[in-house]
Amino acid sequence: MIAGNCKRKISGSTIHRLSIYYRVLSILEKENYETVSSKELARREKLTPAQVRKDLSFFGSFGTRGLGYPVSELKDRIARILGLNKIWNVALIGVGNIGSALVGYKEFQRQNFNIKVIFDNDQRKIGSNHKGITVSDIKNLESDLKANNIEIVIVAVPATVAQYIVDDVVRAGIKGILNFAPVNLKVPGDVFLRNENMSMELEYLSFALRNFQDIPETDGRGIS
Amino acid sequence: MIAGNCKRKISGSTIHRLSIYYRVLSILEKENYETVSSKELARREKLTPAQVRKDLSFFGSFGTRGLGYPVSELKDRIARILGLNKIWNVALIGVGNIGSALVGYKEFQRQNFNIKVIFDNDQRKIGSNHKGITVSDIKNLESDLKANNIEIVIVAVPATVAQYIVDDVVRAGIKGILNFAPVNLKVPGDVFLRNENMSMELEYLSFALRNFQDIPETDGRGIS
DNA sequence: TACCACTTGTGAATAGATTCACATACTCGG
DNA sequence: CCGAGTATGTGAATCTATTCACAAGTGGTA
Repeated sequence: MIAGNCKRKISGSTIHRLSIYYRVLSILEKENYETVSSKELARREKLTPAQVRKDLSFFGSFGTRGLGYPVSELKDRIARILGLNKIWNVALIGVGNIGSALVGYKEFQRQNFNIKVIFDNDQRKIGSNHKGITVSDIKNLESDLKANNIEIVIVAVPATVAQYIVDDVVRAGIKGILNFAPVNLKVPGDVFLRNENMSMELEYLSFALRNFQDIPETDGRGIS
Repeated sequence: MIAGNCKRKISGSTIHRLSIYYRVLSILEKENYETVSSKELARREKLTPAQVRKDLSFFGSFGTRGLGYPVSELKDRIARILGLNKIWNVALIGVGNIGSALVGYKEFQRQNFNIKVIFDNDQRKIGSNHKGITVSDIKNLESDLKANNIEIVIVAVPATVAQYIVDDVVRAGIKGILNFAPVNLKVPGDVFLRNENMSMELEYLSFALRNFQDIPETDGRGIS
């Protein structure tokens, strides 16, 4: 739960759905749609029209009754709400499996997240080149973060060292951290931390398959 | 929301928290703790003790009043609930950026998710070796999935082709799919689909930073 | 202009998740 | 074996999120 200079508190789910709307609107824009109704928007993402309207209403009135929402304009509005109308300077720490993948992940670029610096502590990796970016020594973390005006840091280091790294990152004044290490990190209250735990969704599937497989027939909502 | 052969409907959040408890319990076990209280479990993951107890109570009574929960036993119970007490046969489709990273991601192994087969449609990749696994031709999808008793498929292909791939996967009888492509896939009601969208958490950070940065002082819950 | 078909925006109602609060039950030291 | 201390398990209360339902506004048509 989060709230800013807007009138209401906004839930995390609403923010995630804004991301989704943004993606769909980008597609609709490419397909040359001028307007789109909450009904159509909902249909495309398996949501309800009411939810779409409610989510948007937290931020203003973007639609026209009887007609729907103007695709391009709404897309731009959501971009501004999400902060995607600016380029974010991002640093990546850890050039292992995941780290290397993220450097080349085009979706980040597309959404204006620009990975400007990469750090590692492995001498063999420092100085090497990944997609045009030279790997820096983690020892220069603070100075390099500042020199590059980094605003968001992605942590892709082993779980065992993640907390130490994050402490340094926080000390360098960074307020936004995306953590890929499967560990619960401690950060001060004014730092935003999000976790990306790739096992967790597999575990969810495991749970679902384990509990539903071979269960004769339900209404799809379980036996209860 | 989901329910199986247990008595109540279980929310997705509860399942995700079970994953978290499992991780903490693994650590506690290594640290040779015999028992742990809901209070301590909560403290370690910034949850409330009541939430921990409520989550667990959906599945049974695992604790001892006055003492807490037996670490090893609870860990095993949760493993069984989540279905982590068996090895899952997993296939990966798409050996690009993300795909290659996932093949080498040790956390999956540790949680008993065993990537047995890898597919791609690129002739240059087919036949090549990734961490001991030979890349198969996507043309043999159905037969190779069956031959390897695959239960879960990870989709790491471009968004534009993801739906076609998933259609084939579903046709092959797979009931659990983890999708990394940033697109909303359609699957039949008896197939479990989870999405891992790595941009989404960055967008969340972007929103948070955009809306809070430089806002004088609040109680951390926003102005409203 | 008058009407119809359509869709938004939003209070009110409902459903769902979290937290509270306490009866219950166990441990441990003496 | 007792009493103090501790921690579970859970119904009730609260808080949050979603859905309903409809008044109000718009575009198109004649």
